[in-house]
Amino acid sequence: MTHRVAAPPQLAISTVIFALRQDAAGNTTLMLPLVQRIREPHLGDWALPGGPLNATEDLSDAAARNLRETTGLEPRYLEQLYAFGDPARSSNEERVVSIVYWALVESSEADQAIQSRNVQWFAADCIPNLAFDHNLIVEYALWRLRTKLSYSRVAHGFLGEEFTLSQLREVYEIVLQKPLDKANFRRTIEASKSIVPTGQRVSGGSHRPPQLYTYDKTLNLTDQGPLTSKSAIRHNSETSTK
Amino acid sequence: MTHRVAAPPQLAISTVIFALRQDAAGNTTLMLPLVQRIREPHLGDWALPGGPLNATEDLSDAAARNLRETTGLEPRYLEQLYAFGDPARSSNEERVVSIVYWALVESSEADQAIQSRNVQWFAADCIPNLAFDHNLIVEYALWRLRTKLSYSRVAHGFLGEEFTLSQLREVYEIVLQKPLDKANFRRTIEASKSIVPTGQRVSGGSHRPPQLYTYDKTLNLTDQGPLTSKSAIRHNSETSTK
DNA sequence: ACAAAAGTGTTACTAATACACCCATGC
DNA sequence: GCATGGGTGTATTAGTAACACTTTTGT
Repeated sequence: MTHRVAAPPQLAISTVIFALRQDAAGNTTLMLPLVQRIREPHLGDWALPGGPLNATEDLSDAAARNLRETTGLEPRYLEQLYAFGDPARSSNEERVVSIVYWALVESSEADQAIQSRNVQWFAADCIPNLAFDHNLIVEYALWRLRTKLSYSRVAHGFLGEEFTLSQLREVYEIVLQKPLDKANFRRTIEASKSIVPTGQRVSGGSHRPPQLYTYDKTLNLTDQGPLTSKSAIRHNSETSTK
Repeated sequence: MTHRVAAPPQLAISTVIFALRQDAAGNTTLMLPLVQRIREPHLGDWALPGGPLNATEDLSDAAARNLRETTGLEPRYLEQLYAFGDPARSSNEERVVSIVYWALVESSEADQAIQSRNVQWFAADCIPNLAFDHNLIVEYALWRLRTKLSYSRVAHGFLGEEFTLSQLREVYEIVLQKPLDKANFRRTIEASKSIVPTGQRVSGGSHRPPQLYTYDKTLNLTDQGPLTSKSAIRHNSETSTK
């Protein structure tokens, strides 16, 4: 009625990137990088990193490229979040449908992420007013991360190859924002059989040296999309019947 | 290297529609409607109902339109499934990114769905070779339906406003393809507090007349996307603290 | 009375939780 | 020794699952 949109909807890829980093007070916090918009609409506002999809590029590759271009890092976990296509989500005439991914990057590397005036990291629970519907997107990504952490094995996306159970538990505690019983945590994780002890220990702390663990790579992650989920299910049913 | 794709990726919406219907043998089965392709590529092959996104139309509206156009029905449950964008998924030159939804329609209505030579219903566990990557999509939709049934309240998407516990259990048994203990099923569903007895009973069967139930509409469905999920979480936390 | 499905009760097993306690190391 | 975090044991509780049993209808 008011005005018609003639052009076909445009397609863009955006990525919500999570990492555990030191905030201003020195506490390790769940943070994500945002970029400042350099043109209208929403000029000057913070927004999710993103851009158009290259002609021969897969959707997940475009998301990984977003990640690389804004942080200089490689994703340790990457999953499609949702496609946002409300006609009213962009305020101007041209309609944009965004396919959004969410990613985890290794905490130790995240500290060395490239810095620039256009890119800034924000604590996940302290996000400013963003461009478009990006606040909604970040909230949903946060919900998905927290939900998935409790039933899946995504946590190691924040960690390196080898880690102690305390480090793993710390990831859970920071993301879920609540303390966890260390005894029960150990048993729950061990019962899931997703980790394997390397046999090595970490000395140097003024306490009993902890064991190092790796994730069992023969088990796939659950529900990382339609392509991997099937093989994960097959693998599980095979092992359980045997 | 071999050939370049210059045009921007096109956007399409497809929908996996589930209903419980009588199959050829007279058994109630999980089925879905497919349409026969009337042009290249994959001319003559069966494919998911779908088409382009109208300029001013929301993504879910386009999916509901797919559903209406192929079955003449309204969705009782509709949720985004995934965005498929592999550059190689379409065999010809022009690239199509499909945002796929999945839907449930009421079983009683599904029997009266419009019939045509181009639309045919197939049992979910007996799907022919489909066009493009549609077999993968159907498999993923099936996985999502079965997974979601076990922790969510989607089952009533197959049923009318009022139903008996046996009818509800039958839905679970058909979709999950395994028998369920009626006593435990009753207790599990009652414990979830998602259903409310209407006080009415169904007479006529040569057995004790069962109670009729409705779904509690004050509780939202979980994770029907980023828009509803937030309100569902808020509602739950409010009721639990009180 | 009998069949058939509704609905209840009981028991065993398994997973989640809380918390007390012991272990190994650096200082 | 003692502080610190690593790691174990145990009792309680809540949820799952298996299955025997009683209830109410139509024929």
